Order: sequence, then structure tokens, then C-alpha cells
Amino acid sequence: MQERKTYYITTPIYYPSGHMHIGHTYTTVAADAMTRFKKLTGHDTYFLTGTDEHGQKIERRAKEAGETPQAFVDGIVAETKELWKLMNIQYDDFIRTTDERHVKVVQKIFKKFYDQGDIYKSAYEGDYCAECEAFWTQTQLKEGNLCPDCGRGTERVREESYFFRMSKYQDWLIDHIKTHPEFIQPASRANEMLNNFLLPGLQDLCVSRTSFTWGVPVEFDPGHVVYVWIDALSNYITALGYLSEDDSLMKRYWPADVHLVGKEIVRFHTIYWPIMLKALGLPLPRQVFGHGWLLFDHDKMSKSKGNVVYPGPVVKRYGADSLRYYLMREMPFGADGNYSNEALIKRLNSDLANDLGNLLSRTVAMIEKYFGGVMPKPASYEAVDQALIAQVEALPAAVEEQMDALQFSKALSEIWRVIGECNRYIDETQPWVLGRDEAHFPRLGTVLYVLAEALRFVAVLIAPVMPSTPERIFAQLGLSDESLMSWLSLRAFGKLLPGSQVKKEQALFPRIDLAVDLPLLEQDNAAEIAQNTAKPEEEEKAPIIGIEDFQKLDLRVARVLSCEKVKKSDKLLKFTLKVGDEERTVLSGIAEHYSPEDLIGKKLVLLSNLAPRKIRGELSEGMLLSAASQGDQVLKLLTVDGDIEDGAQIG
RNA sequence: CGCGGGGUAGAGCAGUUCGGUAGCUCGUCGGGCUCAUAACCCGGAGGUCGAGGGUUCAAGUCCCUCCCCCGCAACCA
Repeated sequence: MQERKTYYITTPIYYPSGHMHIGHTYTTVAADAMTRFKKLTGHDTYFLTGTDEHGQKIERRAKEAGETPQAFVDGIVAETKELWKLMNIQYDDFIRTTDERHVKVVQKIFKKFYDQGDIYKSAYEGDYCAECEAFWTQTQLKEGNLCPDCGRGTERVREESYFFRMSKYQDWLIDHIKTHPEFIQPASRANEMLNNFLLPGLQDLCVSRTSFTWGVPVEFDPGHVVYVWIDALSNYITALGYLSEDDSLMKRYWPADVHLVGKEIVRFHTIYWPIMLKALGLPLPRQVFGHGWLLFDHDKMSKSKGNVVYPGPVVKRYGADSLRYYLMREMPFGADGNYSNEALIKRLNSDLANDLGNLLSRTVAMIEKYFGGVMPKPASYEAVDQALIAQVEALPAAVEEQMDALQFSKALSEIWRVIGECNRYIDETQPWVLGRDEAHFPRLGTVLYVLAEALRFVAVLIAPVMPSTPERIFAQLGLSDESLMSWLSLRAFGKLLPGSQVKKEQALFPRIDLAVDLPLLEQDNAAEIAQNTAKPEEEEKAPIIGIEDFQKLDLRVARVLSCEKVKKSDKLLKFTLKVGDEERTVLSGIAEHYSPEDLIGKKLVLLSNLAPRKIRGELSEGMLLSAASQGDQVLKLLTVDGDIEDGAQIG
């Protein structure tokens, strides 16, 4: 017996600092659909997902919630697993970076790298934002050394760290990418990696930290924990038992066929990860597929903007299959796409209710009406039948071709094209006319049989994306023989057995009233956002201070003499200010909120005794005060009420 | 000139590899049908393909210049 081909697919391991939203769902559904398709076509599949649970941000969130980091992530992970269950996701393994099996192997890998000279000890210096766990360069920081991402303060940190010698493997990797065009998909991302990172030269990568403890300890150097790269990326092999007592899964499934990732982490998977694998002497994954993002109102989903969408409300109303269909159908896999509840409802109505659901409904209804619910026997096929049959028979190969390229949307549109053909076929053959005369019943039976058999093909082919729907279709068609629900059964048209009892049931996908449901969906989602952000997002309260602390600040009224945009910067404005008889240059990161010409002559509030600092090569002598809403959507400069001379002291 | 992606009908998108009648879904208007979930089928209207220039018998597609939007710039799917 020939051994079945294996297929190993992974999602990224998600960061459980908050609740999983529809973006995570998108990736995971894609992996699940792909796994189900490969299983259907006879592969030995393995589907891995999980969570990346270490790091300072988790440590902090846990503290805010008054929990230990482990208890905190346990809670999120439990919810995540519930969500995947709700979405009908069938993963083979859920790896957590806090699993002992993972931790032990990460330590072994780290040690191995160190022993073979890929990792060396040095020091890292930079401006660090503890909230975002990110180092920023001077040019990236906002005025006042604020983190460009979250707007909080950063600190200058010098930290002893271990580094990975990336440059050593650079030429090998460039060669690999160039000689394996299928490795990075879509192909445009390969150019991005080459031009942005590889060809200019790789910097050595910082792979340990001492500034926090919530991570995998470096065994041979207490105080260090393994930083995200080696910890997180290696999940794809630790889950298979690499370097453990039982590595049979590793032998069976590695290298992975596809790592499914969002486009923002393509870099880590196509540069760091291959280099790590090379250093371990392991083969590389065959493909890293960087898919696009689900945008909301053409904007990135983010909690601070309050535009996150959670899958719960949609699934509760319309079922997991509906949401899965929409996610896989609406946009080409790889490109960004817009999510909106309105588009969702329209798509469900037209494709699922009108086209597919109604096709089944009218087919079954006619078999009941004209044949007492007994599946008729086909007589001879006419040209119109043969044309449809040819399309149906060609469908599995077409779907397979698109699925193999992870083009879910195209695969589905192939299926729906045939569904459209079936609806047209009914119009052409006019079965209700045939039904008026018993002499035409053989012909009528043929037409209905062709439709039922076409629906069987459709039901089998949509199963990877919509796993619960096929059985509902089969039930109505009176089909219970499982061998007729397989991929192999689609080799030839006409396997459906006449004589079975069909049964019309309630609509597969009832039509949705947009006007009624849209507000309800938005309401439910808003409620979920509120619930999910209630606890952890509380702002830290500033400590109570005495007047003497306040008096350290020298606040002055400053008149804007001139103001211009700083070149090559999106956010910076350069001000020349009159403060009494002094002139000052100050840079401020507010260009997204103000036009320079509108500010000239205004009287603003300046913190004048802030230590000067170079920003973009210019010396900034002070800081203009402003008020900002959360996430900086709205930002307003402070000004004074009424007229007063510049230089006046504020207190 | 930091890098990358994008700009095609009212909306959302395909088509650009390799030049040859500008297409799909939704919406809209008209017609058909009555088996079906007010569903289905046919047809119409609607586009200077971001702007300008060039190559060519022929440009959405190739070349040059410019404008606008988005993302990335050491972990947001």
C-alpha cells in the first residue's frame, strides 16, 4: 500500500494579551479549510495552532488584572479554544509556549546555538518602551522621547543580551529565496524581504532579555530569558516533539508544507526562522504564505481605535459556516480586504440563501411535488444536460487547483459558477412545464436527477470551508451512504442512487433582513468590545504629588512666530516660538492634527525647562502641551483664554 | 528619490505575467418565469482603467515623469 502524502500546516501562535478577534479567526479558518481539503483529497494532515504567551506585555496585563501571568494566559487560552470550537476549527494540536514540552526544548535549542557559536553575549542599548516591549531608534521616537506606537514614555536602556549571528547565513538565505520562488507567497513579499532586509545586510538579532522574567529561562545564565524569536518560532517543531524522547511526529510531518502568517510577520518567518532551522540542520518549510488583513472602514483593526470586530455575534445569528464562507469568499487570499457587516449580510443573502439554498429548495420541492419525494431515475441525457454535467464533472479539478494555491475565493467562485449554471438550467428545461403532462415525466425525472446529483458534488466540495452544511444538504437529498460524500465519489457523474426519499426541510440559509439585523449586529459587537476592554485597559493613575514637584516645571506662554513641516517626517512640525525676549525652536509630533499655517500667531503652552533634545537632527528646546484622547485620534494644543503677552509664567 | 502594495462603472474587486472587443459580484432600470427562501433567468444603463507624455497598426497592460491612498521601517492575524 502506498503511504499517504503528509500535509503539515500551521497558523501563527497568537499573543494572548487580549481576546482573539475576527482577524485571528480569518487565519485560523483558512488553515482549517485547507486542512479539511487536504484530508478530503486523501492526505495525512496535521494542523497546528497555539499561543505565544511570554513577554513583558503579558506580565503587565496580568498585574493589571491582579493575576499571575500564568493564570492570566490560562484564561485567554480557554476562551480562545472555545472560540475555535465555535468556529468549528479542528486542530490536531494547540501548542502553548508555556507548555513544559516547549520550554524544555527551547532551552536545548538555545544551548545548541550557543555551543556551536551562533549566539554570543554582548550588550544592547536603545530607547525602550516597556508597554510595547519594543526598542525604537531616535528618529522613530515622538517628541519628548515618547513611544511612536503607544505614546508612553520610553527609557534609555543598556542591557546585557545574547545575539544571534544572522549575517553568517545571509548569502545562503538570499540564494534559497531566489532559487525557490514558491517559498515566499505572494511573490511580491519576497522582493520586499530581499530589498528591505537581506540585500542591505542583516543585523545580528537580540535573542535574550534581562529586563523581565516572564519567559523561558536561559539555563546557563540566570537572569536571562529567551526573547521572543527563538521562543515563539520554534513552536512549529517543539509541537512535533523535536529534541524530545518521542520525535515520531517530527519525522512524519517536518518540513511543514505551509506556515500561514499575516503579512506583518512574514519577515520573521522568512528570515529569522529559516536561519534558525539552517543552524539546527533542519530542512526549511516549503512555503510561507503571508495573507492580507481584514480592514475595517479601510483602516487597520485596533483596539485603541475601537473598531475591532469579534466573530461571536455573527456566528450566534447565522452559524459558523456562514462566517467561514464570507471570510474565505470575500477577498482574494493574500490581499487586504474590507470587513463590514453590511457586505457580510449581502453576501450571505445572495450566495447562500438565493443561489445555493434556493437551488436546493426548488429541486427538493419539485421531487416531492412530482415524484412523491422519491428520487427519480434519469432517462437519456440531452445536449443541455450534457453541457451541465460536463461543468459539474470538471469542477473538482478546478477547485483543487485553486485550493492548492490557497486561493479560497477563486475555489468558491468556481463552485458558485456551477450553482449559477444549475439555476439557469432549471430555467431552460422548465420542469414545471414538464410536470403538467405525465408523458413528460421521464424527461422531468432526468432534469431533477441531474440537479440533485450536481448538488451532491457541490455539497462535497464546499465541505472544507463549510463543514456543517453538507450533511444538511445530504439529508434533504435523502443521501446517507458515506461513500457518496467522498472526493473519490466525484470522479464520475451519476453515482446518486434513484429511489431514495428526499425531504424538504427548513431553509438552509434563511434570508436576512439587512435593515433589522445590521443594527443588532453592531450593537452586539459593541457590547462585546465593552466587555473585553472593561478590565485590562484601565489607565495607570498618576501618583499624588506635592506643590514642590509641580514647581519644578517652568511653563510659559509662547507665541508661534513660524511653523513648518519637517521633511521626511509624517508627524513632526518645527516651531519657532517667541517666549518673552527669547526665541526657541521646538519640534512637536502633531502634524497629523494641525496644519502649520493655522498655528502662526497662536499662543501656546510651553514646558520651557525640559532638557533639549535632538530630533531628526534638529535641537528641540522644550515641549508644547496638548491634550489627546486615547489612541491619539483627537489631539488639541493647549492655549490661553484671552490675550496675554508671550513669556508669561503659568502656574 | 527608504522599501513595498494600491488607484478600473454608485460600492467592492478581477484583468496587467505574454499589448489585440474592459469583465465579475452587489446595487439600479426593464422584461421573463411561477418549481423555489419576494427567490430564479434574460436584457439595459452606467467606466477619458489616478494625471501627463512616449513606444506601437494597436496600451488598463510596455517605458518615462508626476499626483493621491495604504502598509512596513526589529513581533498587532
